[in-house]
Amino acid sequence: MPEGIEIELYRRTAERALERTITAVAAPDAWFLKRGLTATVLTDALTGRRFVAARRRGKLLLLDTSDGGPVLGLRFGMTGRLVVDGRQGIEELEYGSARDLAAWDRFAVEFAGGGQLRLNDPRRLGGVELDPDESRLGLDAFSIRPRDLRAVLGTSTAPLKARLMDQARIAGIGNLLCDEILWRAGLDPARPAGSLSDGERGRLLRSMRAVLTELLAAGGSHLGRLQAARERGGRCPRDGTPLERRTIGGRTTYSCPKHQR
DNA sequence: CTCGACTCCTGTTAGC
DNA sequence: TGCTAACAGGAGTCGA
Repeated sequence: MPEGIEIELYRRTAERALERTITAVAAPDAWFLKRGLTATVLTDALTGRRFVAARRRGKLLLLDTSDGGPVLGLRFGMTGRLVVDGRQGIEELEYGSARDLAAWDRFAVEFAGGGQLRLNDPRRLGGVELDPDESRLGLDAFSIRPRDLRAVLGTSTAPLKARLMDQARIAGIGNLLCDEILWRAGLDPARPAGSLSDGERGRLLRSMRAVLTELLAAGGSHLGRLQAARERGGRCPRDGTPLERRTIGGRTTYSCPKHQR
């Protein structure tokens, strides 16, 4: 599903849409417009303007608009895809659909001279809003520093995994990335977040950076080493131990009971 | 403030 | 073959 890595790939795709005048807006799904936004307001806000910058904070894609216009915030939920001029941001989306039906287009803009940017989301868990409150998101996972991670974990007794997926504290890590990071770091997802030693926290940070860097280069959150074994009956790719399947932080969690402690 | 439980959405897949 | 039910998770809300 789209996590920080996928949204970063979407952001790069969105850069193709910069500095082109918006001539039309389509927002056929009112449910997809968040915080009271309507199709009329959205259309009036974007038509005639240009996107001038494509930013990302966690899983939120931010498109700045010209002439003092609002910031367009795009969320992709579990199955959302960004398509610019027919080119998809990513090749394959775990849990997504192989099909790309026009009926799943929840938001689209047309540009002068042809071409378009559209958000296609079969399961409708994404959303569109204007001037999203960026301060509600924590620091982006791609740029986190040792002292930031210490603050994120704090003295919390919540499960380590739940804390890492709390977007208000650290933004961009979803379920698959979190399992991969903790597997690589050799840390039990159920450990109280505040119980990590300095050494363990260092391992966690190195794992986070390595996983984000490598999977971004590879092109998807689902391309990690753990992923292939992330199913019922799967075995740890490192030591062959049957993986443990639990619900932690409300999400299906796979971990190795032998080397994740 | 913290944290877990619950709810929303619907395409895909496993199973009968 | 055709149907049903379980499953997936990002994000918001609510209550202890």
